[in-house]
Amino acid sequence: MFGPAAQARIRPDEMTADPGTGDVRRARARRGEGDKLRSEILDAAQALLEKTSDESAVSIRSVAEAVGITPPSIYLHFADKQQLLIAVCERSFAQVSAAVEDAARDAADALEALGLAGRAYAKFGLEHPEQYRILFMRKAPPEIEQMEVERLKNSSGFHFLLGAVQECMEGGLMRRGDPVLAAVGLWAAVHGVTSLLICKPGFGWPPLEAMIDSVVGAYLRGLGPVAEAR
Amino acid sequence: MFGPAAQARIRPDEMTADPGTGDVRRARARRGEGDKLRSEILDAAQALLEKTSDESAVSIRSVAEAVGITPPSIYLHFADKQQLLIAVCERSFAQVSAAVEDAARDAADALEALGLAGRAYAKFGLEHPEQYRILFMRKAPPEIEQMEVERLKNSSGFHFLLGAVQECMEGGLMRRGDPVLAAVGLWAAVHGVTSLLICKPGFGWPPLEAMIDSVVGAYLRGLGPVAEAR
DNA sequence: TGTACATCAGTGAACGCGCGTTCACTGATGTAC
DNA sequence: TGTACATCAGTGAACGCGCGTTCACTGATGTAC
Repeated sequence: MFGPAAQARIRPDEMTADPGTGDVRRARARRGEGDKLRSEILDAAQALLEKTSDESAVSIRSVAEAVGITPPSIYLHFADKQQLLIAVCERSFAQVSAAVEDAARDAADALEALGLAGRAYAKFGLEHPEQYRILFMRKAPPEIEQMEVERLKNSSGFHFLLGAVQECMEGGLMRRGDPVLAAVGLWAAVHGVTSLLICKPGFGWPPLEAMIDSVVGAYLRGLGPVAEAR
Repeated sequence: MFGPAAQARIRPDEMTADPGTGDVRRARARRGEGDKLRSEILDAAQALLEKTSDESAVSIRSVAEAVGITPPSIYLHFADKQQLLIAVCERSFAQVSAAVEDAARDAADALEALGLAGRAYAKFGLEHPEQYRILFMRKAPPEIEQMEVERLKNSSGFHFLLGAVQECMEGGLMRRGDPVLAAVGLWAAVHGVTSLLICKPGFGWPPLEAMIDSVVGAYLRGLGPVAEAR
């Protein structure tokens, strides 16, 4: 019934299921479409990370199994495991940046934008804890950390943060001072809430919204104009 | 590496060195002194952690080698690897608590105490990054995380933090509000600075002192009395 | 049109490694007589 | 005092495991003629 003839009529990019074990083996890509596997591998690695919430569960072997290929096939697209993880990171950085900017898009002023961005950042982290852990809590080998730092500094998210702080200072919404110090401070405060909640979920924290509002609120208030008029 | 007692009174058979490899093999404990090995193992595990700055470098085998015993000997004192790591954690928690309280001891008021404590906390983290990473940035198995949470909530450091915040609110140094929210918020902000500096050392941060002062300062200012009079 | 052939996406088996842990054993230490 | 013996801190060898990675190989696909 599922003989070669029948299989030949199925589109090559369909999955075929082995009725005996339930294993799913991916149909091989057609010529010239080898790159499809690359993104399937990335998808699988990211999904595995989110599903298991355990970085050590992401091994070459487990990713291969999830995609439905054999381990050596990974090496057709990534030089080694480290390169695969780097590629996953780059995707994730882009996702965080996008989440932050989306949230801040329709703020009335730069100060409100900072508040919205901070909340969106923390929300992203708590919805993708393992991804967040890898980006901002993990011990990365020096070469990877260097790559990450470059990526971060050049990210649109970081530029947005710095720009908004500068705008606040120029517009009198914040006391004047070193904008970099204020910006990384805000980032650190929000990161602190996010990472503590991720790392110690059983602590019995106040609700996330309340924590973020309290920390971001107090911090921004503390950065407010010297003659507080609100 | 060797306890003070062993160093003070060396017996002829106290230690034997293998001239070929330079390996040092620990002399076996005398009867009833088996517990000495336990603390030597803990010392070695902690030292290994700080020296290598790499949790994965702390294996049963590497700890045994550092102590100068064979791997099975570890099991005379710890049920398994997890129990060893838990014991190391407990020590570290005590050290953080002590550092924080020491720093705050001679503050003029509770508000100043909070500032001093925050600085001491961050300093401890940056001086013992791998220890800090394990305590506050690592993904711990659920049972360990539960133990850590209990330890944290009952730690003198946390009680100090909560008490100082309450004192500030009662003394009019802080606007009234939920003291737990304010306390964990301060903790989160300081943790954020500490952990970001640990995780992304190559970012080119402003000096640590400046960051801590800026974040703690802005946060506490933001929590200050509504009618700011300073 | 049919057929031989080159291409290359993906396979199957194996490699060496370090890991946590188990288990039967050793031999110095301290004690009973 | 000397000697037999029980105690127990620590050993040596081995176990099975999953890992990253390598390498010769396969066989469906697309193409040249």
